[in-house]
Amino acid sequence: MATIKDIAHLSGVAPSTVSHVLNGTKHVKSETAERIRQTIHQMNYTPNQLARSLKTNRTNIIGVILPNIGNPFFTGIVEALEAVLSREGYHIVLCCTHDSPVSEAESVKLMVDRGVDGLVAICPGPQFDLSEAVKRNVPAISVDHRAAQARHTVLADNRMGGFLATDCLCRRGRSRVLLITDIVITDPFFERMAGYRNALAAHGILYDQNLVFESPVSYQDGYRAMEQIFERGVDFDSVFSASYYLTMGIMRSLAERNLRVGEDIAIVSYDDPDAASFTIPALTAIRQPLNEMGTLAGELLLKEIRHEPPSEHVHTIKPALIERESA
Amino acid sequence: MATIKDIAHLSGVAPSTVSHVLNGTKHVKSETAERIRQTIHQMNYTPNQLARSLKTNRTNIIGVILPNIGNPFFTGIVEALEAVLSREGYHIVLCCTHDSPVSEAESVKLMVDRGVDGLVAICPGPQFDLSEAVKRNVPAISVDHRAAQARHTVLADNRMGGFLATDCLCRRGRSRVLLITDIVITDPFFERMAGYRNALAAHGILYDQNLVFESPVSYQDGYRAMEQIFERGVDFDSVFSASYYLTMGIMRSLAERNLRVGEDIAIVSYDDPDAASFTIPALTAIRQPLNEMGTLAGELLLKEIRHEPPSEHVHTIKPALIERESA
DNA sequence: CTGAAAGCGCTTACAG
DNA sequence: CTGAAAGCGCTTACAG
Repeated sequence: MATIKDIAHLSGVAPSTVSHVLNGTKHVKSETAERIRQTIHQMNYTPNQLARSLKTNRTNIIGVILPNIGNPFFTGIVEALEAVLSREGYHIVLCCTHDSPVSEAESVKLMVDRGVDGLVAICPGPQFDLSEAVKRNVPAISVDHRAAQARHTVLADNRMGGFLATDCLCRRGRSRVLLITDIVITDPFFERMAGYRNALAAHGILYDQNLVFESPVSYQDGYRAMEQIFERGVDFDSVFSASYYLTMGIMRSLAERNLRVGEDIAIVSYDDPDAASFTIPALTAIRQPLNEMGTLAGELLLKEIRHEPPSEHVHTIKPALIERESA
Repeated sequence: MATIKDIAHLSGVAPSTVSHVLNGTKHVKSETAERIRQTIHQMNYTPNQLARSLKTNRTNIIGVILPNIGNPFFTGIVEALEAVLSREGYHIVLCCTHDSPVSEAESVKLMVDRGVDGLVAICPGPQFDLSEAVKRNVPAISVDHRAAQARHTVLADNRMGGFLATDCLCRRGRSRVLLITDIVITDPFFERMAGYRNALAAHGILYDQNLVFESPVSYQDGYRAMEQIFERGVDFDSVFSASYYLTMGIMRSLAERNLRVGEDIAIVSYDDPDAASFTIPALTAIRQPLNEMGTLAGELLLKEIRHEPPSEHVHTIKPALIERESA
C-alpha cells in the first residue's frame, strides 16, 4: 500500500505538505495541492487511519453496544443514533453481547482499546459496568439502563408505560388483569410492574399476586407461560404482556383454546414493532419513543465529546399507548 | 493513560521486555515477569491496540457488513459467524448499510482503512463492490450475493427454495399459485422465481405471468400488494410469498376478507424466523440454512486469512421446507 | 535472559 | 507557502 511518504516523493513535496492538503489544515499553493491530489488519485491512496488515530487520538468511531441484532426495539434507537452522529462525521460500529455480562465487559474493553471516540450502551444487563470507559475518559451514554458511571442516561418511562397499558384494560372494564413479565427483573420490568400496580389502584382494583407471572422471554416461552396459567385454572379476563415476544406466544395459546383476543380476552402488549399492526387481531401496544431515545442519546454524546456542559444527567422519555384491536 | 514505557520504568526494565511478557513472545525470567505483571495490574495498564495494530498489521477484528439490524435472517448468520471466529480470537464488529449502495461502499472503506483482518458482507445490494478490500489484500467473503471480487461466496440455494415452496403448494392440489416477490430482483429473488417456474412445470401447470407480482418489501407493502391483487380480481388459490415481511401483510389482507389461510388460500413463505411458528395459522415456510451459512463463511474467512488453499469458490447450501398450518 | 534501536504511517508545532 | 523533525505507543529483529 502507498503511504503518505510515497505520495510526497512522487509529488516532489514533503509528507507534511501532503498531510495538509489531505486535512485542509493549512493553505497549500493551489498548483502544488492539485499536483498532490492527482498523485493521490493515481495511486489510489488512502491514509492509514490506524496511524492517524494513534497520533490524533481520534477515530471518528462511536461504539454501540447492544444485546443482539434481530430485535426491532434496537433498530429504531440505532437508526436515530446513527442519523445524528453521521451528520457530524462519526461512524457507528456495533458490538453484540447476547446478554452475556462477560461479553458486555469485553465489548467495552474492545472498543475503548480500539480508541472509539464515544460509547453508547443500549439496554445492557443489570451489572453492566462503564467504568473502564470512564477511566479512559471516553464519553459514554447508557440507554434504558441506569449505569452509575455514565454521565448521561436515557430512559424510557416504563412506569408510565405499565400504567398506560393496565389503565387501558381497566377502562374497558377488565378487572382480572394478568401481568406476564420477564423473569429477570431489570429496571424497566420492575417499573412496568409498578405502573401496573398504580393503574390497578387508580381503578380501585386490588392487586392480586396470583395474577403476576414471570417467564423467560421468547415466543415459545410466552406460549408455555400461558399454557401453565391455563393449567392452573387462573381466573382472568385480560393480559398485560410486558414484552412483545411474550405476546406472540400468549396469543397463540389463546387462539388454540378458541378464545377471541379483544373480546373474550383483552391484551395490551409492550413494544410496538411494525409487526404489531399485523398480528391478527392487531395489537394494542405501548410504543416506546425509540426515535427520540436514539436522537437524544446521540446529542448527549456529542455534547460530552465536545465538553459542553451537561444539562441533566438522567433523561426520561414518555411512551404512548397505541390502540388497535386487541383491547 | 499509562504506556508500555511507564510500565517499563516502574518495573525497572526495557519496554521490549514488557512487550514480551505481554505477548509471550520470548521467555522472560519468571521473577522479572512477575514484577512486570504486578505493575501492569497496579497501573491498570492496557496496551494501546491502535499502536499495536499499526506495527503488526493485525487488529483481530472482522468487519461484518449487513443491510440492517432487526431482520432475523441476519441474526442467525451473524451468530454462527461469531461462534467460529471468536473461537479463534477474532472480534466481530458490525456496520449497517440500510441497503444504500453509498453506505455499502463507505462501510468497506471504513473497515479496510481501520485495518480489519477480514470482511464478510451479508446480503449486499446488486452493485456491491469488494474490490477496495481485495486491492488492500483483506480477505473477504460474500454471503447471499455473488460478488465478483470475493474469493469465496456462500449462497443459499434459492432456486431450490422456490421450487420447494411452489411444489408444496402444487402437491396439495393448488394450481393458481400467486407469486409475490421483491420489486428489486436481486439474484436470490430471481432464483426463487426460477424455482417457482420449475415447480409449476414439474406439475404440468402453465406459467401465468398474471400471477406474478412485485412489491417493495415490508409488512405494509405486502398488505398493499395483496389488496391490489384483490381489486384486480385475480383468480388464485394459493400464494408463494418470497419474503417473510410480505407474508405478514398478505395474511392480514386475507384475514380482513375472511379467507381462511391454509384452507381457502394456502400460503408458503420464504424465511423461517421464530415468529413464523407463532402467526395464526403457523406458517409453512422455507427455512434458510442460516447457521450453516454463517459457520461456512467464518471457516472460509479463516482459511483465507491463513492463506490455506481454497476448496471451491462458490458454496451453495440447501434450504428446507418446514411444514406447518398455512399450506 | 534483557536491552537499544529502528520503524509502523501518520500529524503538528516550529522554523524559515 | 513549504519542509525537517519529533513523536503517538507499540513490536521485533539484532546484539550481547
